[in-house]
Amino acid sequence: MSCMSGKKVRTRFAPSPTGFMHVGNLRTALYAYLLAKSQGGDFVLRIEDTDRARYVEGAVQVIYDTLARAGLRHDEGPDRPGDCGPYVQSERREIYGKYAEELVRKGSAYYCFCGKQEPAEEGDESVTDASEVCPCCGMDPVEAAKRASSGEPFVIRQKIDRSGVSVFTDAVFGEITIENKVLDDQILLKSDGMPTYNFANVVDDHLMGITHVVRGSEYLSSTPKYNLLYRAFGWELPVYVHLPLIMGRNAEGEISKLSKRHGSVSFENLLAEGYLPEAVVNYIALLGWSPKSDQELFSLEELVERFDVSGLNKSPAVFDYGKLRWMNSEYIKRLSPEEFAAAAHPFAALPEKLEPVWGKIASLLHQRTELLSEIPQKIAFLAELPSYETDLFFNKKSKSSPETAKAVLAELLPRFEALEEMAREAVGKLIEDYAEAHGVKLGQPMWAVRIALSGLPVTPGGPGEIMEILGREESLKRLRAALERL
RNA sequence: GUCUUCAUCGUCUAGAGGCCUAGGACACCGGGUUUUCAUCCCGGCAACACGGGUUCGAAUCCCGUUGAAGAUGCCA
Repeated sequence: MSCMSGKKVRTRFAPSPTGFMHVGNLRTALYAYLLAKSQGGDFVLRIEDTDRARYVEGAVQVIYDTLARAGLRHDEGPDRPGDCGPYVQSERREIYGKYAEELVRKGSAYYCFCGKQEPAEEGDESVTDASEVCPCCGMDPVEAAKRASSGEPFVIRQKIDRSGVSVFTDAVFGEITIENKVLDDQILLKSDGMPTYNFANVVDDHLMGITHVVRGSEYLSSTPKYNLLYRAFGWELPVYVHLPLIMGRNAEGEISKLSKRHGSVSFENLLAEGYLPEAVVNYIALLGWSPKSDQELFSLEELVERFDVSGLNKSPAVFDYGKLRWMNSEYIKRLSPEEFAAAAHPFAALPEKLEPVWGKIASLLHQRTELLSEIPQKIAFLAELPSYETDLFFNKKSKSSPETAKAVLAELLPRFEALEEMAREAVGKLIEDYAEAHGVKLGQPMWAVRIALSGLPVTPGGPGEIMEILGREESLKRLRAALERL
């Protein structure tokens, strides 16, 4: 029997340690967490490492780190002992063997000695026909057991009755009907004694008292086979919550599935690109689930409060970096100045001479940063003036051109030189005076000075702020150089 | 190929027969504020895949077509 009893909701997240966390998997974890927590239930972490060929060193730590950074605290797991351990499948080997044999005794599984099937050729469309039953299925159980115990390699397959139909209800997709004739005698126990996902999942979910199975919709069509297993054991079925897939866009702009095998969109990847973990969590929460209101920004606590299975969508969702980016900027803007400076600093790649003015730079950056990784390119001009074409002095809106810029710089340079300190206010005043005296838009002198100082059309902060950071000497040097070129 | 599923603006979505001349958000375009660019604010563009039903009435229900995705592994 299950080690947990009672009606408490229990969900689990069961990733395999591959070394990175695909956002699709993280979203599955999120929903499992939200479902449990919204019901006051438990969220369990289980490591599915039954494929020894795919074992990656340190991968379990990646999973812990990801869940911690995403704020998804599990109640039980390898690192948080509970009553249903061990929580690592490779440590549960004997358990699966025992249950597989029980199934053989009950006539719902059998030993198979056919050996490994060679993988089909690339492009070969012929697929194994489920109606073709393995010849070992009819073997005398006594003889089969004898051969198995004599050391002959074997696997244990599920014995499926191909007659009739299987019907089950999914919390998202509703009633699903599948003809049993398309079901195959899937392998439950591999020749190395490890269980397959298909078997380990059922056994563990039952043993760990999982009430709601939350997973991707790719498992929809194999769910009848799991149900047959539950029934063979006489176990109660869990509530199924299948999630729509997350799709991606390739370089050609075509939409295809965001494959978890290609792993291009991993959580750690996104963080390295300068997305905040809270923003990523918020974004993926809305990829396939709707709060049914116009609110889009949610803290994890709010999500727990608002989460409901009825908001889950059936159709696949395309992962959109543009929207993530916007959401990230919203989260960045909500950071305190201190938090922003701290979060942005590792990304800034600041040259030593600018280190003392980082606070000033950060305050300019704060409200105009969407991605932390873009900071270096935004502030590179402070360390070194980039080369630029004088065409940059053209600007339609402020009616600027190289000629107007020349006039501006020629007149303002001596006045800037007269300043003892390049304070924002003082610089601004001189520029304003120029605009007023010449009856031009303020943008005109602003534009000219900005370009001369930075070589860029868009900068964090205006001329006054830039000169303050650059200092008197460097500012004047750049302005003189620009004037000379004009 | 077979099986299963899905189908509203470019994208994420609201919509559970009349409240829909289909709402919100991102992106895009335009305007305004701002000591300039950006931020911010305001406005605009833009969708019910198609064809049949059912109904007084369909984005919403049914059937078909088309399209898309998943499964069909000693991977999970």
